[in-house]
Amino acid sequence: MRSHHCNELRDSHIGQTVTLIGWVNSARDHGGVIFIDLRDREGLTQCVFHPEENPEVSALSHTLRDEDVVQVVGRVSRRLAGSENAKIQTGAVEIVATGLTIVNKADVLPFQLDKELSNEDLRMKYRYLDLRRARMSKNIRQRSVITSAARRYLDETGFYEIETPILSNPTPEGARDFLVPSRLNPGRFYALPQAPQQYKQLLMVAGVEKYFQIARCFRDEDLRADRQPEFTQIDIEASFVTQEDIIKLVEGLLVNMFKAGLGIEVAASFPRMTYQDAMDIYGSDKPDTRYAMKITDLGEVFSATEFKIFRSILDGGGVVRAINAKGFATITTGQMNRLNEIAVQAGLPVKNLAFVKYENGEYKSPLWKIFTDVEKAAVITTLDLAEGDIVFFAAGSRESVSTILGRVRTEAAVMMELTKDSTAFNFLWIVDFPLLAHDEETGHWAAVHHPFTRPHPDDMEKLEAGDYA
RNA sequence: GGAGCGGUAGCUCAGUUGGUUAGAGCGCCAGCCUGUCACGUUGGAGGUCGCGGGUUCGAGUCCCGUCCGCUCCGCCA
Repeated sequence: MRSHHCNELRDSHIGQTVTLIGWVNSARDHGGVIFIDLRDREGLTQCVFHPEENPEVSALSHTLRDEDVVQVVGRVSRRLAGSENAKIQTGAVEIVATGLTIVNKADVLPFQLDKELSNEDLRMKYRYLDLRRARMSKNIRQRSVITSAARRYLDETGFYEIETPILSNPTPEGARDFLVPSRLNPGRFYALPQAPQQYKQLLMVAGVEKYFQIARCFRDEDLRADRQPEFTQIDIEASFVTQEDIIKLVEGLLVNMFKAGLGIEVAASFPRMTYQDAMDIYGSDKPDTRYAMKITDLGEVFSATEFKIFRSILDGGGVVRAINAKGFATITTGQMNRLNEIAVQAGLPVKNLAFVKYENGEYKSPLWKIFTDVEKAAVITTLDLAEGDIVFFAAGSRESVSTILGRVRTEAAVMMELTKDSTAFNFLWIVDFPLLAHDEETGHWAAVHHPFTRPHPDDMEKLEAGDYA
């Protein structure tokens, strides 16, 4: 029903008669001449209807409304000098319409397609319209391209793509299962997989050696803005490989996916950081390194302090640490309240974060007067405290200080608009995760990442000795 | 399970200390317009202010309840 897509026509097609089919992206009726931008999944082409070209077609074109589905026949023509449109790929040409078929008239739209829309209910209700929007259409295409690149890469590196069951046995650990009642066994249930974990390990035992799956996973837990009950992950398992092999594999995978999806050449090898460094320096096991604002230890600065709170924490084996939010002395009262709230949620035992602000040549701080001159000088040099900066302190156990300052760091960065650059990716490997961590509140040991992990070579001995303590 | 924010026209939102007929932009409908590209222009239609109750001479606005949505913590990797 078409000879070309709406992104195809160029100077070189001038003079040809073509047929396009798609949606009316916008109709501009000038009384005499009428323009429409015709849209299909590939792009836009401007079509012109002249009364003198074909009066009937021109008359019909007056009735066109946005999102009508139409088929246009016409001549590819050079646009009038000065009326080219650089914003679209086909902006050098236009179709002088000689024929018009209205395939389907559109209803009045419940929302406008050329604007960002925050109302997700409405977007879901009219998902078929939401997906017509340029941004969504681009995402759909991009996802397909990225998935395809991942498949190709993993295929070329010797991986089998294998589908594992969706209806499976409930597992007691981990996320809450979605359950599906069994018709043949009343009162019993299937679970939907949280991950293909057990199946892929069975595949390794079975001798498959290299497996992958673009796997749909289900977790019946509460949502977040970036967390849905069902999602897709690229699931990989391999036998007879080292950590180094897996790192190289995944780096190659990401290089290919980013090139295919975004046209970006990312470095072939990513920096690495230990879990402990990540927690100490960034207060997170997934640090955003696009900005610094590193957590700095002040143990030496306050080694001889007589400030009671710091003294007792340091003597008790705790830490005193701080971050410098450079240039954020402009923080508003509302922002400060928000940071305090976050710090309290993260475990700050008092209501307000201790801070030092250096503004207009003056240090402003609730605890500045408590510090000795030597301590002040050390704080200033250690944290590089300069005009316009604000420093936030936290004291306590190493873990709790990391959590508190990590959250404050992340939130302050958002407030300071340091996270807006969506073209910087800063890939980073976090290595040497501990298998378990002790929860101070419950007294339980819990998996830090997940329990399906081979022990570190240094710890193999302990496992063989049966030393599980 | 907990906390915060929100619900006013088809959409996005404004609405002051409680006060006359609840507004704007976009969209929609009609007219005009032969070179626009978010066309322009003139006019018009469109409202159970989420729902229920209360206070008041008077409630979009204050109080109580309730429903729905979003964000975060817990939870989840």
